[in-house]
Amino acid sequence: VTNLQLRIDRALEDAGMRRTSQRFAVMQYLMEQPVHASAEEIFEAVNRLDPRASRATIYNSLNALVHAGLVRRLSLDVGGARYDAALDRHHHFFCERCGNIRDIPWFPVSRIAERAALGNHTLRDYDITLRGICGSCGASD
Amino acid sequence: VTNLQLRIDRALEDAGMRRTSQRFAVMQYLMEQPVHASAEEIFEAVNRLDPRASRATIYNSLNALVHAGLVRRLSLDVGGARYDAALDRHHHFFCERCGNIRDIPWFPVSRIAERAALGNHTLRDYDITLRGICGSCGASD
DNA sequence: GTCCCTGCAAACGGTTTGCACCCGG
DNA sequence: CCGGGTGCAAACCGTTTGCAGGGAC
Repeated sequence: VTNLQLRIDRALEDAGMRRTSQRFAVMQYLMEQPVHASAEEIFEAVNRLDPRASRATIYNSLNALVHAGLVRRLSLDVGGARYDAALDRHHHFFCERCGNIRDIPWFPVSRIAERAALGNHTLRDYDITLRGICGSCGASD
Repeated sequence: VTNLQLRIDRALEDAGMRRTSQRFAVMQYLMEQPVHASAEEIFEAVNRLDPRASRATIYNSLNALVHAGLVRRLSLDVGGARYDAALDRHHHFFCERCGNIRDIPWFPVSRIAERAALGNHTLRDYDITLRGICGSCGASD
């Protein structure tokens, strides 16, 4: 009955999705641990609470949530996809040493729309992925 | 003995890589067909010239070329990786209808370095992926 | 009661790897 | 001739799917 739980219930309802305990648990994990978790990490967390929860359902739930726009899926060059409860918009910084993803506060890129238009393309969305060494890793140089 | 072939030979040499016929064929295909091919497409093209060429070698070669910086690997949300002979720098536009990747002429994003620095991160590289409907697909609306 | 969702296990696609042979330097 | 590269097949990993049973509405 926390505020977070109410928000999740409402989000699922608004999206016209059934509120199953598995979907709820996935959303809750993503919102409480905004660490861009992998499907496997989410599975482990949800499975810890409900040992009957299966990988297939985690994948199905994630796909449904992504489809509904409640979750964003990030694909990196390496490893599996990462998931992100789509709260605020932001860019991503991928650390090549530790593999973690750090958030970069959102800022718009002004010339993007204009450039897409040059090719007669219709822009719907874009994102920037930065790569390098994050603050924590760089500190230990 | 074309100009292109000499360039490939030199690039491999500069990278300290042996000039095997398979690596050469991979590079040649990527430079002649700058369409952001998948590993499978590259395999089919190379295998057509040399039916003994195997998938494993294509993957090994691509990894070696990427490692040497001669080829860029792009990973999209869907399907396998695409490869790009790293000639000129550019951004990418992914068409959600036809799945093709169009090039967007390079332009720098000015506030990127500054934003990365805010988080104490050391920026090494970045790229922008645009998504939407490309000119060809949009024309048939 | 109706469908959608779940759990299970098997299949899948893309990619990597172990090993013996081969060829470029 | 030496060491890295190749071909083959099997393994691998992340993800999807077919099916039978169960829970949300």
